[in-house]
Amino acid sequence: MSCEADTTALLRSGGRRLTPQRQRVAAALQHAGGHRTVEELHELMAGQPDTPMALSTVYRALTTLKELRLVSEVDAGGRAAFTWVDHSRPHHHLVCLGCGVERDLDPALLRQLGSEIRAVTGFDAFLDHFAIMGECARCRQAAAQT
Amino acid sequence: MSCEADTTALLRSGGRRLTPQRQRVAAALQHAGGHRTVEELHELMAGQPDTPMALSTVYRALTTLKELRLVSEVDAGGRAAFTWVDHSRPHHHLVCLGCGVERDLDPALLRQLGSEIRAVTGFDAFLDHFAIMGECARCRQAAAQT
DNA sequence: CTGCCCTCCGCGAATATTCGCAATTGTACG
DNA sequence: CGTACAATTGCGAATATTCGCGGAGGGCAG
Repeated sequence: MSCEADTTALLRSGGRRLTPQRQRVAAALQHAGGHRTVEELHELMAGQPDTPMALSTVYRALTTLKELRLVSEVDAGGRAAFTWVDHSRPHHHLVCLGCGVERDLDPALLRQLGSEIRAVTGFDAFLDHFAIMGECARCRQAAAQT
Repeated sequence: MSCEADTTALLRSGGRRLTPQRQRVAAALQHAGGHRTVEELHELMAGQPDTPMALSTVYRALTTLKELRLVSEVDAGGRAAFTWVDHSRPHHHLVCLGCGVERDLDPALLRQLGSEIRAVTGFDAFLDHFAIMGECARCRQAAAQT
């Protein structure tokens, strides 16, 4: 897969090293899919025949991967959760602060925003995977009746 | 100030109570200005003649205020920092992941995004105070040369 | 005004996350 | 292929943050 080559190249960039631990964390997250907590990933790898990994190493690997924008971090009720970012399929979430429901948002809207920001400020906004807080129509109506 | 009246009304909404602790946390954050860590706020109030406040209470008050969108939370290198949100002057930040520089963004761009999201999905996006991660022009050039 | 209910607070314990340090081990280079 | 250097890991300790519980106190019905 090309993604592996990309990952390798990215991990090597900026004086970083391609270590088995980072590869394993990356692989585990890709394989598991969805949102995974640090604990889940750690246990997942504890089941592997390789040398067990320290929990702090998982944290550090995820931090590194996040800096490279290979994973994104979201808040899952008190503990951190991570997702593998598929750059070939950017998507965004609208999260309702009222009921917690999540729905996807048309990527086109944010793509346009990204272009505008770039045009106005020269800033390259990272909008591959983005969560916007808000309130859904249902909760808004419920709140209005209060 | 009207902000106090607003705060009071907001805090009373949804069956919530206006407690001295919440008022003190809100006041401390408004007075201190800028980004403050929980620890800072706690010490700030420890210097007051009133009854000392438990640290966990500061956390909980800030959580409540955040739910009411009176404060916003940002990540200040491992520990959480909070800012008082001035709804009369919405503003947004572009944060460069490379050099850490922050610059403001024209609110009009996001206001438009908010309208579009609302039109398309019925979702009411909260975009009063928003941070977008990215890379500034300078860092992008530097990275390209690597 | 009085009583009841439900939200909050303080406290201490449980979790989650980060840090410091010495030992390892990728990588670049000769 | 062997060496040198700096990034990384493991481990345990230090921090940061959340939770659960019992007791108070605010606010509304009667």
